Amino acid sequence: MQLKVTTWNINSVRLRIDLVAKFIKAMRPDILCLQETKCPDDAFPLKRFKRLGYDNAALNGQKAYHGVVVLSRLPFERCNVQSFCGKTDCRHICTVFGERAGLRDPLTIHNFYVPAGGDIPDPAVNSKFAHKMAFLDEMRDCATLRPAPSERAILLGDLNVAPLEHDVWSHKQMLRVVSHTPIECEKLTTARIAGGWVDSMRIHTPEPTKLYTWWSYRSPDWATADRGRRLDHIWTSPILADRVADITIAKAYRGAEQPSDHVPVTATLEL
DNA sequence: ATGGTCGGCAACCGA
Repeated sequence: MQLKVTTWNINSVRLRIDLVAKFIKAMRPDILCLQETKCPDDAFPLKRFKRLGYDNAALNGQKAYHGVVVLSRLPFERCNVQSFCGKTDCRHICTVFGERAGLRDPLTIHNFYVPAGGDIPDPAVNSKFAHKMAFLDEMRDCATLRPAPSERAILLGDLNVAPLEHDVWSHKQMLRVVSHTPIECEKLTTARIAGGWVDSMRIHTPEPTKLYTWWSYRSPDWATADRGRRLDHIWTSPILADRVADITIAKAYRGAEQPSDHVPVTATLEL
């Protein structure tokens, strides 16, 4: 069977619900993972998603800030939320799909929203950067993020780091900019390797091809300047690595009216 | 080298 899984930092799901609906009708993902929903669970537009075919939802939202959700056409077996850095700031949710979804072998999906880290890349003077470093270290050390080699698992989301040279428009000019400093790139890559995860976007499109999923709101002519970053990622466990038939970065959604600054990334799996 | 823009929610914080 074919399974489409999308990750998208939507930057307010209520403001952009019509844009999400448009994307759903065009791409028809089976599982839609959103970040920065900025929506408490009791205010989440569940009815709208039900009408769009997503009867199943795992919510981890809060008022005004952060928030992650998994919406699915297929029922899941269970979901859980992990807290990082001793905070309850809604940056992770996990769903496990199995027999109810018609899967013989279970499939675990971790949806993450890693802290952005503020402007100054120095943990001594910027507590937001210190939080980001601690969060990445916890991801590295987290036992539940280390699937067995034979286990089917996906870790995706807005990881807020562009780890490779060609994940940014200018490696040299970005070296001191939060999201591409050497310590962040190293910590994200170390966390990925520690869990045995495969960077499926880069398997599909190796360097030196540029890959971006985010373009700043501060650039009025974002498309011409094209100074993007690859902040959103889809990692798979080793056994799923060669089951990714396609990766689509829907860049056109950055050009929508009232866009998110992130665009959807969709992996098509052959299970 | 600097400042540039968003969203939430009602003054700034976070990105």
